[in-house]
Amino acid sequence: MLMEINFEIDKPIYRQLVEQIIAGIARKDLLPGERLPSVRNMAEDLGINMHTVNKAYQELRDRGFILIHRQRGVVIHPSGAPKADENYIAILKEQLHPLLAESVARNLSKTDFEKLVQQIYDHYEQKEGE
Amino acid sequence: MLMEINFEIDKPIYRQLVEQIIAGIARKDLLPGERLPSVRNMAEDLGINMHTVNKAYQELRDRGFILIHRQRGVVIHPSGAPKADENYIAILKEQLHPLLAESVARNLSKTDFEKLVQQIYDHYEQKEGE
Amino acid sequence: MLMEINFEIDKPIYRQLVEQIIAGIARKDLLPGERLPSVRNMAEDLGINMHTVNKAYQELRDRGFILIHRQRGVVIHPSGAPKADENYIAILKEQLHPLLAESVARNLSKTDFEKLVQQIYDHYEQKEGE
Amino acid sequence: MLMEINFEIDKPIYRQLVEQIIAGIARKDLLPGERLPSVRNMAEDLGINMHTVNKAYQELRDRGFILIHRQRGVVIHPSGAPKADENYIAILKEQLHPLLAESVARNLSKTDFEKLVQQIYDHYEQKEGE
DNA sequence: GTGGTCTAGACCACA
DNA sequence: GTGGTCTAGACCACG
Repeated sequence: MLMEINFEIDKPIYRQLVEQIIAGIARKDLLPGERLPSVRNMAEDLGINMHTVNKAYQELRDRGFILIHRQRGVVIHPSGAPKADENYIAILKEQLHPLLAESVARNLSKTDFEKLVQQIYDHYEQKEGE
Repeated sequence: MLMEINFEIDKPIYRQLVEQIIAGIARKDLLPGERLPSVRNMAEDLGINMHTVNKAYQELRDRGFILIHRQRGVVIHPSGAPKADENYIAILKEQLHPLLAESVARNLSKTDFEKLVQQIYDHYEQKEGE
Repeated sequence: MLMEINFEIDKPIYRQLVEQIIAGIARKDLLPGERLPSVRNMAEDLGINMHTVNKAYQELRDRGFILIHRQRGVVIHPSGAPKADENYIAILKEQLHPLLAESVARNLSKTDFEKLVQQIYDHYEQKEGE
Repeated sequence: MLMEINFEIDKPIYRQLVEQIIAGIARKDLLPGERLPSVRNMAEDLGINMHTVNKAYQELRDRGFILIHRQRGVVIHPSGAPKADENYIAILKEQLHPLLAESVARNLSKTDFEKLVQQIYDHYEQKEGE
């Protein structure tokens, strides 16, 4: 799977990596049990430091998206991504709040907002019918 | 309007301030032309540094939410909040992407996601019928 | 509070630090809200690297023992240490298992084992009567 | 005796093996003089590397739990497991310290802790009355 | 001055 | 060859 880092924006590299791997899981480009490159390989591929990749992997492990075997490397969690529990919903709501507040302030209609959501959902679930 | 700063979360204080003022505009607690406390007063009220308030005000001005007059102080932009132009939509999409990716990965249905959106919209538009 | 690192044993430094801070909380040497040295100061005091201290602090934060403010530094969690929930009990049991297995194999009586537990409990709760 | 390796947790495989054999001795599933599979067989059964089994056996021999004869293979030490001498007690205390510290910090009562100990003791001494 | 991020390079345990 | 740990030193955001 192709990972792309944008060095211009101020989003931390390890954060971009975390998001892209989760996006890969969402798009089913990365399947349960599938292997990810070793920290060193991934770092070399992206032209970044090993530790930066490691930080991303650690976070993904802590959040239940991947497993890290000391020897066998890193794999997408075989039992699939963690489910959307109450805890996650609460965090998600907190993240949505400021986005929606600004949309309301700018007079973006709920319909238009939901169109956006629809578009992005489609982007991730494009393989649904396969 | 009551501002509340949470010093325990890691979101920067100036960021919390920006978001709360935009939320105030969305909820129509802050109306076009309404005066905001001076940098000095706001800082005192919240027990934070003047520079922090200033940073928040600068950002709100740059984004078109407020006007800063040397004499008349700080006011909510009289012509209302900026509209949701293409540029804003693009930024919004970028912010939504990682949130939706994780939701899809975690198998949260679009319906459930939209319920969340509905809830938050209601929270900001509660005064609609008044 | 005095922290002591043993460079001879193979227990990672950051791990020793985590344990000593938890021990400090148990002994009430570190009270809720109390400040810990900055990563740099702690590192200098112990003659170790900043990042090692940071790794310990991160873990303590993730486990709910401390709060990290970007500017105000690090404090023992004001609401006290997290409680012993089911999750913790499960982990504790898993950690006790091999210890008890070996004790049983070596014919250490349960009474003797409990004497040990008693001793150590006393060590941590010595201030109870104050 | 059934050995089970968990490849997903981060405890080294050889360590899991050591602990399971000691647990087997504690439960009297493995009796003094009883033969253990050869390094080669054990490795094959578990689908792990010979070196890993060897490392586990070496440690068990060094700690007095098994004997390794060139001819007769590997046997549980005929004179039974080593006793709980001062040296062992000291090590045990060191291992218990951090566990108890966290329990105290988390406000787990000594009674509750001892209930846990009781449960685990029972688990290993279940055959006592047979 | 505080923690957050990133880099570079090293040694070790595990398998 | 894999991740884990540690060091050294740098720049940045925040307040």
